[in-house]
Amino acid sequence: MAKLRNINRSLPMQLLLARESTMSLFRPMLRSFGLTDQQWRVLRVLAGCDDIEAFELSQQSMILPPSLTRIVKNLEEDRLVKRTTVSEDQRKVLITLTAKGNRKYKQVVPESEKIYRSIENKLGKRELDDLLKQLVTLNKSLEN
Amino acid sequence: MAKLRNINRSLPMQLLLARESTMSLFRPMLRSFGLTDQQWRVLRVLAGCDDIEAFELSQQSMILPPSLTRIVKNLEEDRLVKRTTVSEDQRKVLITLTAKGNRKYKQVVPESEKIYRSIENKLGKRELDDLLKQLVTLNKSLEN
DNA sequence: TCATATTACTTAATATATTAAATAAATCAA
DNA sequence: TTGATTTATTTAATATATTAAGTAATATGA
Repeated sequence: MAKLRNINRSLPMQLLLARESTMSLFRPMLRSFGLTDQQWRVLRVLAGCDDIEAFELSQQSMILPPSLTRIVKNLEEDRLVKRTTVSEDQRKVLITLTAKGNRKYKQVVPESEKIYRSIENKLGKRELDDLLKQLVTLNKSLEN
Repeated sequence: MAKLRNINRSLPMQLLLARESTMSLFRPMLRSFGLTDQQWRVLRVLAGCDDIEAFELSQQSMILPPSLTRIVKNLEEDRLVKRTTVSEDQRKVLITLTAKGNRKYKQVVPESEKIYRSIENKLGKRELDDLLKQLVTLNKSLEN
């Protein structure tokens, strides 16, 4: 009978475990700022540009459009982001960080970097860099 | 001002992207068998043992207990798994694969391995093995 | 120009994730 | 033994993921 590879040899499972091991270090910090993982992903993309179209934000934050619609709505209710429509193409929506959103972002950054450095210390800087390189290679190999 | 690392240098983001790139190759196949990602994780754990307690299944499938409750309920409605209580400790629940569940499992295995080999081909067997080793190392380094 | 197709986003429906609280059975301590 | 605690699982509430369908604005072609 055909047998399935062990979990230790399964790339999807090891990636899931790695993602979980890693995020579990950031999650308590993000929650202490009242942010979900996904809200933080959105804020960090927005902090890197003046404004951005919904589709582009979806790509960069790796959140599918239907989820993004609600996440942005919630962030808007919290006054962390603002939505405007583009007059040249009224189908499009531009999203920007508010001043409040920018303050929140600036509060989180140093805490996030602190955790990142602790990961570097646990794994070793060279190993971490190497792993990142291999992940980038994998992502390039698999992208359509 | 403190700046956040670029996404290309963010381990959590690269892991998320890698997990997505990888699962997107398996997902259509799993859906064609009427299975969600998580249902398949449960079936594959169950196929590796006679029966298993809910807590242990939760650990091995990397699904939190509240989610597992519903997933097992759905799988039970599809007659792919069976639940029984342990007489010595009536808090515990034992979950087992049904004959139907086992047939489904056996149908999926070769298709899954086929996709896995295509990933090996795209990335290279050596690179894939190396990446897996580094992920296992990361997971050990970060586990509490 | 006008019907058709495409694009950008939203809504809907179902499944899962996360956190907290609830429940019930088992264990422990006085 | 009984009241308090712990353990194993479930329920609840809110947030997100996934897929399909819907809507409105724009582009395209005869």
